[in-house]
Amino acid sequence: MNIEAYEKLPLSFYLRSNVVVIAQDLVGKVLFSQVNGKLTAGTIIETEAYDGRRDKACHAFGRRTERTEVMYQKGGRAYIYLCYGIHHLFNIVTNEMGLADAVLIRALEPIHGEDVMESRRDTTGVGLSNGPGSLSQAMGFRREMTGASLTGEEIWLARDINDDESFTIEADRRVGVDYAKEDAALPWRFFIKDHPYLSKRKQKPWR
DNA sequence: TCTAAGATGGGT
DNA sequence: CCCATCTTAGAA
Repeated sequence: MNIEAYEKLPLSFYLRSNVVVIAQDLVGKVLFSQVNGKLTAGTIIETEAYDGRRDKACHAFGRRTERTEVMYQKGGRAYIYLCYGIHHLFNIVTNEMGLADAVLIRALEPIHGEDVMESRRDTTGVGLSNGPGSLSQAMGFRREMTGASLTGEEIWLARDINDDESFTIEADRRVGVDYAKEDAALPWRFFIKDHPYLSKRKQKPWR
Protein backbone atom coordinates (compact mmCIF):
# COMPACT_ATOMS: atom_id res chain seq x y z
CA MET A 1 0.00 0.00 0.00
CA ASN A 2 1.23 3.47 -0.91
CA ILE A 3 0.62 5.50 2.22
CA GLU A 4 1.29 8.69 0.23
CA ALA A 5 -2.03 8.16 -1.55
CA TYR A 6 -4.01 8.75 1.66
CA GLU A 7 -4.78 12.03 3.38
CA LYS A 8 -5.84 11.85 7.01
CA LEU A 9 -9.20 13.50 7.72
CA PRO A 10 -8.81 16.66 9.84
CA LEU A 11 -10.54 17.20 13.17
CA SER A 12 -12.86 19.70 11.46
CA PHE A 13 -14.44 16.82 9.51
CA TYR A 14 -15.87 15.42 12.76
CA LEU A 15 -16.92 18.71 14.36
CA ARG A 16 -19.63 19.51 11.80
CA SER A 17 -23.13 19.69 13.24
CA ASN A 18 -25.10 17.38 10.93
CA VAL A 19 -24.35 13.76 11.77
CA VAL A 20 -26.51 12.52 8.89
CA VAL A 21 -24.33 14.41 6.39
CA ILE A 22 -21.17 13.08 8.06
CA ALA A 23 -22.48 9.49 7.87
CA GLN A 24 -22.95 9.94 4.09
CA ASP A 25 -19.53 11.54 3.69
CA LEU A 26 -17.87 8.62 5.47
CA VAL A 27 -18.97 6.12 2.82
CA GLY A 28 -15.93 5.59 0.56
CA LYS A 29 -13.43 6.91 3.10
CA VAL A 30 -10.73 4.59 4.48
CA LEU A 31 -10.53 3.42 8.09
CA PHE A 32 -7.05 2.55 9.41
CA SER A 33 -5.88 0.85 12.59
CA GLN A 34 -2.47 0.08 13.98
CA VAL A 35 -3.02 -2.33 16.86
CA ASN A 36 -0.18 -4.41 18.33
CA GLY A 37 2.05 -3.06 15.56
CA LYS A 38 -0.20 -4.45 12.83
CA LEU A 39 -1.52 -2.09 10.16
CA THR A 40 -4.98 -2.80 8.74
CA ALA A 41 -7.20 -0.69 6.50
CA GLY A 42 -10.54 -0.90 4.73
CA THR A 43 -12.89 1.24 2.66
CA ILE A 44 -16.11 2.16 4.45
CA ILE A 45 -19.09 0.58 2.68
CA GLU A 46 -21.96 1.12 5.14
CA THR A 47 -22.70 3.57 7.98
CA GLU A 48 -25.55 4.66 10.25
CA ALA A 49 -26.14 8.07 11.85
CA TYR A 50 -27.31 8.48 15.47
CA ASP A 51 -28.47 11.87 16.74
CA GLY A 52 -28.38 12.34 20.50
CA ARG A 53 -31.05 15.04 20.60
CA ARG A 54 -33.91 13.84 18.38
CA ASP A 55 -33.31 10.11 17.85
CA LYS A 56 -34.59 7.50 20.30
CA ALA A 57 -32.26 4.91 18.73
CA CYS A 58 -29.17 6.79 19.95
CA HIS A 59 -27.69 5.44 23.18
CA ALA A 60 -27.20 9.03 24.35
CA PHE A 61 -30.85 10.02 23.78
CA GLY A 62 -32.22 11.27 27.11
CA ARG A 63 -29.31 9.83 29.06
CA ARG A 64 -25.82 10.89 30.00
CA THR A 65 -24.19 7.98 31.80
CA GLU A 66 -20.75 6.43 32.17
CA ARG A 67 -21.17 4.55 28.89
CA THR A 68 -22.53 7.45 26.82
CA GLU A 69 -20.29 10.16 28.27
CA VAL A 70 -17.78 9.95 25.39
CA MET A 71 -20.51 10.94 22.92
CA TYR A 72 -20.99 14.21 24.81
CA GLN A 73 -17.33 15.05 24.36
CA LYS A 74 -15.89 16.91 21.37
CA GLY A 75 -16.11 14.97 18.08
CA GLY A 76 -13.24 13.01 16.56
CA ARG A 77 -13.01 10.19 19.09
CA ALA A 78 -14.01 6.53 19.14
CA TYR A 79 -17.06 5.14 20.94
CA ILE A 80 -16.74 1.36 21.12
CA TYR A 81 -19.26 -0.62 23.15
CA LEU A 82 -20.01 -4.26 23.81
CA CYS A 83 -23.16 -5.49 22.08
CA TYR A 84 -24.98 -8.66 23.18
CA GLY A 85 -22.06 -9.36 25.53
CA ILE A 86 -19.94 -10.48 22.58
CA HIS A 87 -19.41 -7.92 19.83
CA HIS A 88 -17.42 -4.70 20.01
CA LEU A 89 -19.16 -2.11 17.79
CA PHE A 90 -17.14 0.86 16.50
CA ASN A 91 -18.60 4.36 16.31
CA ILE A 92 -17.23 7.78 15.39
CA VAL A 93 -18.21 10.58 17.78
CA THR A 94 -19.14 13.81 16.00
CA ASN A 95 -20.27 17.38 16.74
CA GLU A 96 -19.18 19.87 19.36
CA MET A 97 -18.83 19.20 23.08
CA GLY A 98 -22.24 18.64 24.67
CA LEU A 99 -23.96 17.48 21.44
CA ALA A 100 -23.92 13.68 21.56
CA ASP A 101 -23.88 12.38 17.97
CA ALA A 102 -22.17 9.30 16.53
CA VAL A 103 -21.80 7.26 13.32
CA LEU A 104 -21.78 3.46 13.48
CA ILE A 105 -19.49 1.79 10.92
CA ARG A 106 -21.34 -1.29 9.63
CA ALA A 107 -19.16 -2.66 6.80
CA LEU A 108 -15.69 -2.35 5.28
CA GLU A 109 -13.92 -3.71 2.23
CA PRO A 110 -10.38 -4.67 3.33
CA ILE A 111 -7.54 -2.98 1.41
CA HIS A 112 -4.56 -3.72 3.64
CA GLY A 113 -3.60 -6.32 6.24
CA GLU A 114 -6.01 -9.02 5.09
CA ASP A 115 -3.69 -11.63 6.60
CA VAL A 116 -3.95 -9.93 10.01
CA MET A 117 -7.72 -9.72 9.69
CA GLU A 118 -7.95 -13.39 8.77
CA SER A 119 -6.02 -14.41 11.87
CA ARG A 120 -8.20 -12.22 14.09
CA ARG A 121 -11.43 -13.44 12.50
CA ASP A 122 -10.53 -17.05 11.68
CA THR A 123 -12.28 -16.76 8.32
CA THR A 124 -11.69 -15.35 4.84
CA GLY A 125 -13.61 -13.43 2.19
CA VAL A 126 -16.55 -11.11 2.80
CA GLY A 127 -17.07 -12.53 6.28
CA LEU A 128 -13.97 -10.63 7.39
CA SER A 129 -15.76 -7.31 7.65
CA ASN A 130 -19.37 -7.42 6.37
CA GLY A 131 -20.97 -6.34 9.64
CA PRO A 132 -20.30 -4.01 12.60
CA GLY A 133 -19.11 -6.73 14.97
CA SER A 134 -17.07 -8.50 12.30
CA LEU A 135 -15.19 -5.42 11.11
CA SER A 136 -14.37 -4.36 14.64
CA GLN A 137 -12.82 -7.75 15.35
CA ALA A 138 -10.90 -7.66 12.04
CA MET A 139 -9.50 -4.20 12.84
CA GLY A 140 -8.54 -5.17 16.41
CA PHE A 141 -10.99 -2.75 18.07
CA ARG A 142 -11.85 -3.34 21.70
CA ARG A 143 -14.16 -1.50 24.03
CA GLU A 144 -11.18 -0.26 26.08
CA MET A 145 -10.20 1.89 23.06
CA THR A 146 -13.23 4.12 23.61
CA GLY A 147 -12.04 7.74 23.70
CA ALA A 148 -9.13 7.14 21.30
CA SER A 149 -8.49 10.16 19.07
CA LEU A 150 -9.31 9.54 15.40
CA THR A 151 -6.52 11.91 14.35
CA GLY A 152 -3.96 9.86 16.29
CA GLU A 153 -1.70 6.89 15.53
CA GLU A 154 -3.86 3.93 16.64
CA ILE A 155 -7.14 4.56 14.77
CA TRP A 156 -7.62 7.14 12.01
CA LEU A 157 -9.56 7.87 8.84
CA ALA A 158 -8.32 9.12 5.50
CA ARG A 159 -9.42 9.81 1.98
CA ASP A 160 -7.82 8.16 -1.05
CA ILE A 161 -6.55 11.11 -3.10
CA ASN A 162 -6.98 9.08 -6.31
CA ASP A 163 -10.58 8.06 -5.60
CA ASP A 164 -13.21 10.14 -7.40
CA GLU A 165 -15.95 8.53 -5.26
CA SER A 166 -18.02 7.72 -8.33
CA PHE A 167 -20.19 5.15 -6.55
CA THR A 168 -23.91 5.31 -5.89
CA ILE A 169 -24.95 5.80 -2.27
CA GLU A 170 -28.33 4.46 -1.18
CA ALA A 171 -30.20 5.28 2.02
CA ASP A 172 -32.55 3.07 4.01
CA ARG A 173 -33.79 2.44 7.55
CA ARG A 174 -31.25 1.39 10.17
CA VAL A 175 -30.83 -2.22 11.24
CA GLY A 176 -31.94 -3.60 14.60
CA VAL A 177 -33.43 -0.45 16.12
CA ASP A 178 -37.13 -1.33 16.27
CA TYR A 179 -37.12 -0.36 19.95
CA ALA A 180 -36.85 3.28 18.77
CA LYS A 181 -40.43 3.08 17.42
CA GLU A 182 -41.09 5.81 14.80
CA ASP A 183 -37.40 6.80 14.72
CA ALA A 184 -36.57 3.31 13.43
CA ALA A 185 -38.01 4.42 10.09
CA LEU A 186 -35.56 7.30 9.60
CA PRO A 187 -33.47 6.70 6.42
CA TRP A 188 -30.18 7.16 8.23
CA ARG A 189 -28.28 4.11 6.98
CA PHE A 190 -26.00 4.83 4.00
CA PHE A 191 -24.29 2.27 1.81
CA ILE A 192 -22.77 1.60 -1.59
CA LYS A 193 -25.45 0.03 -3.76
CA ASP A 194 -25.07 -3.71 -4.39
CA HIS A 195 -21.63 -3.91 -2.74
CA PRO A 196 -20.52 -7.47 -1.82
CA TYR A 197 -19.30 -6.44 1.66
CA LEU A 198 -22.66 -5.02 2.82
CA SER A 199 -23.90 -6.35 6.15
CA LYS A 200 -26.52 -9.05 5.76
CA ARG A 201 -30.04 -8.22 6.79
CA LYS A 202 -32.10 -10.89 8.39
CA GLN A 203 -34.80 -11.48 5.83
CA LYS A 204 -38.33 -11.17 7.08
CA PRO A 205 -39.91 -14.65 6.80
CA TRP A 206 -43.23 -13.33 5.47
CA ARG A 207 -41.74 -11.62 2.40
C1' DT B 1 -29.71 -5.28 44.63
C1' DC B 2 -32.10 -7.50 40.62
C1' DT B 3 -32.94 -8.35 35.81
C1' DA B 4 -34.65 -7.70 30.97
C1' DA B 5 -32.97 -6.44 26.81
C1' DG B 6 -29.65 -5.45 23.56
C1' DA B 7 -27.07 -0.70 17.03
C1' DT B 8 -24.87 -9.21 16.17
C1' DG B 9 -23.21 -13.28 14.10
C1' DG B 10 -22.94 -17.95 13.38
C1' DG B 11 -25.07 -22.24 13.36
C1' DT B 12 -29.35 -25.57 12.70
C1' DC C 1 -35.38 -20.62 14.65
C1' DC C 2 -31.77 -20.77 18.47
C1' DC C 3 -28.10 -19.43 21.24
C1' DA C 4 -23.66 -17.33 23.08
C1' DT C 5 -22.41 -13.88 26.74
C1' DC C 6 -22.26 -9.83 29.84
C1' DT C 7 -22.92 -4.92 30.37
C1' DT C 8 -26.11 -1.41 31.13
C1' DA C 9 -30.05 1.16 32.48
C1' DG C 10 -33.91 1.32 34.98
C1' DA C 11 -36.83 -0.65 38.31
C1' DA C 12 -37.57 -2.19 43.11
